[in-house]
Amino acid sequence: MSTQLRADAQRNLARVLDSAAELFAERGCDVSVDEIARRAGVGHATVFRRFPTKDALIAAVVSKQIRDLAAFVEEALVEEDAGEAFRAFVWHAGEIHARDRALYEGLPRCVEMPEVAEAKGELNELIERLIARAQEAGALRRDVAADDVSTLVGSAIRGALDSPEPELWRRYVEVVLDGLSTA
Amino acid sequence: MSTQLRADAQRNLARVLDSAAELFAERGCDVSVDEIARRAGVGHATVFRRFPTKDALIAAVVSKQIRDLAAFVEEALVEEDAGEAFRAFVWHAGEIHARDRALYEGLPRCVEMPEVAEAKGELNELIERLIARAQEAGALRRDVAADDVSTLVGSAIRGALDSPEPELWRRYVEVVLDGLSTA
DNA sequence: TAGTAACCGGACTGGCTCGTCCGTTTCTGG
DNA sequence: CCAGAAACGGACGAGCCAGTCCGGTTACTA
Repeated sequence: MSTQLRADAQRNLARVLDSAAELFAERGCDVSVDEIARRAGVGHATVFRRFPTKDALIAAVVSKQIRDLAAFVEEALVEEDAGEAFRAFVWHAGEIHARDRALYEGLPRCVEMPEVAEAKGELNELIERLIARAQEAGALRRDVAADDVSTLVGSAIRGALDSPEPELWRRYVEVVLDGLSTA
Repeated sequence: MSTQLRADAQRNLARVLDSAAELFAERGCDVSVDEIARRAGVGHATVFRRFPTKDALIAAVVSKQIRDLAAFVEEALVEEDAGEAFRAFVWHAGEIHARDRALYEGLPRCVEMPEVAEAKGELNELIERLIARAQEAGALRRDVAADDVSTLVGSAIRGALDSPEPELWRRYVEVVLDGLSTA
């Protein structure tokens, strides 16, 4: 493994990652690196020292969120009621998208980066298993895959968030879940 | 009314509008004014002479699309089968979003401009009537309004278009329509 | 405690964008 | 055909951004 970072550098790195995650969540991936550095209390050169490019920083934030989500799915997979497990996953993903723009905006921007591609691959595998179980239980249409669910839920929610009504996204998730359930 | 434009100016204005519509459709509203001007065969100062700001140009393109869509809804309103009329509208809007990014990206960017706000107001009124008829016919959930339908359909489709599969959006529209129909 | 490598951030570069200015060209009406 | 108004577009300004450089500072180690 690479050599240990100096203590101050470690602290700064953590602050940068936290600030980036916050700002990406609140205002999307278009916030400037300068602003992230400012919130972290460092110069923006310090950001570029740890992440060769802005996309690499986004990838770090996004891949962490993907791994967190994968952990959730892993738990959902041991639930007895497969249909309920699937719905719980969708609602959980919904909550994430509703309060955090990073995943939805950042993922398409850095799917190519190996770090993110790998995490997404693992997540997708888990989601596929969740889907297959729900389909076998007769609780889910047969013609949907992991990416379909992610895209439908993600974009429906992001669409809802431009509205003044803050909880509108829940109604949209209901509609999508209804559409996804077997007719 | 304002005085007539000179013949060459009229021609250039038309070329600018066409080029802008094409480029916004293909690559979204982030294409630069320079590029639009280049495709139109004019200098970019000519664009700014007709439209004080880039958003004003976007508004011109978007409001035209809205009026076209409103004309379609007006026709749909005289169909006998209210549920079928609603579904036809959704599919039509789907086709538009699937081959044109301008409306989805441009509308949120210039809803404030009176030109666009007015067109959108009229369109929404028509959609509300279409929705009300479908609801009375028992073909549509009671808890959706015009903006909900526009947002759900628009964002589901835009989400589908990042995928390699070009006709994926149709499956997503099916899911949303299923979710919107009465359970 | 002193030497050194790691780290820091202000200043800089280059590129892109929207929007303006002004000298030149082109249309048009008399 | 010609004068003047209208329109044109190249050049410019300002602002923002990602990414680099380098002289000064700070933390670890012996």
